[in-house]
Amino acid sequence: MAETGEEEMMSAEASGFSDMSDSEFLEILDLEEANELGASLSKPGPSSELSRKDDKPISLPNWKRRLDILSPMERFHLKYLYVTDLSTQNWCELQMVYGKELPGFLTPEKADVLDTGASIHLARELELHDLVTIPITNKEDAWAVKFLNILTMIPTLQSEGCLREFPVFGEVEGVFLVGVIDELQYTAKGELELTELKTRKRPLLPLDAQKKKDCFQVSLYKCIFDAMVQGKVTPASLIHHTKLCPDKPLGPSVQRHAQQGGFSVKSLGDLIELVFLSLTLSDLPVIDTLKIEYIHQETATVLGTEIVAFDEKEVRGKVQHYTAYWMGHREPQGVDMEEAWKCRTCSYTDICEWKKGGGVLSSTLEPQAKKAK
DNA sequence: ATTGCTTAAGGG
Repeated sequence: MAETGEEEMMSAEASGFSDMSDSEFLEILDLEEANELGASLSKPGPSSELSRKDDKPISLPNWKRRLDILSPMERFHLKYLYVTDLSTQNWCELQMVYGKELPGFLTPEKADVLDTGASIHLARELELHDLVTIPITNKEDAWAVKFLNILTMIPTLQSEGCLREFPVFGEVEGVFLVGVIDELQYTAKGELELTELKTRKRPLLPLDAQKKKDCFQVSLYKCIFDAMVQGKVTPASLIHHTKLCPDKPLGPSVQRHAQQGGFSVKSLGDLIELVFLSLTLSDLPVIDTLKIEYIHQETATVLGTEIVAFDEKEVRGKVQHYTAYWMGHREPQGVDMEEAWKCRTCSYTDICEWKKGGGVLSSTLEPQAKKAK
């Protein structure tokens, strides 16, 4: 009965992040080439890719802002991060960076495992509600759909006690984070419990490194969700970080769905205020229990369950460390030597400057070496 | 364009 909309049909011009790349470091150019050769899923940009290499450096004034003095947030044109950006960063920071530079650079095998995982998650979501496709054309519409989902989900959680794919967003230690909580439900004791489902290709228990990353991920969800229901995620903060235009008229399909849901909103700003009120006045508790369930993809056998001991200080400390990279206060790091086994399954192991340098970014040590490609 | 731009998570 509880119908939930889901956005689709993203902007058709989302393809081009093409400029800028000309003045990347040499190793980035190498990566781009590798991407062309490899079986990349991402379709190329509209026209000028790397070929448009200008020969007139002096005629490009904004190139004075060299990429290496831009923070990663600026370099990747990011206004906010995904929760999973930070949890991937917890696994290997450099892998996360390569992932941002070369999106969609995965082996077919790995992509397969991810697809299977995504399908299992989708199937579980569909157990609880239908999905409706709403055509959208801009980010205001995309966020409006997210907000409409929240507005219908909160009463559903309070009446039915269970919910899947709940969107969360908010500032944590200075960065704005966006994510989706797998599952929320009230326990018999009336406490709110978050469950994160992790599916696994092989029927083995996760390693400690895996658990650590997943615990961090769900801890982030709790930080953000709690802040939302405590009124700490204000409309002003949301608008400031996302740069949404609260007065931009909503698209016709979004307006239609808002009406169908019984929400009379004239603008995105109205919708944001409504979400804020709903979050803070619905008697939602903070999350009491954090749980991770590992199941085998093929057989759905439960491989293990983790109850996470939430340590707010520890989580915030980690976030501060990770954001130091994003703000450009420090260079990215690869894994410690004792975790070098992670490189074995990494898509970027062949090009990784950390691995080549044996624990330091070789680009910072030997800037000349790469010329001899 | 003297610019702006994002579905999050998916698993190891």
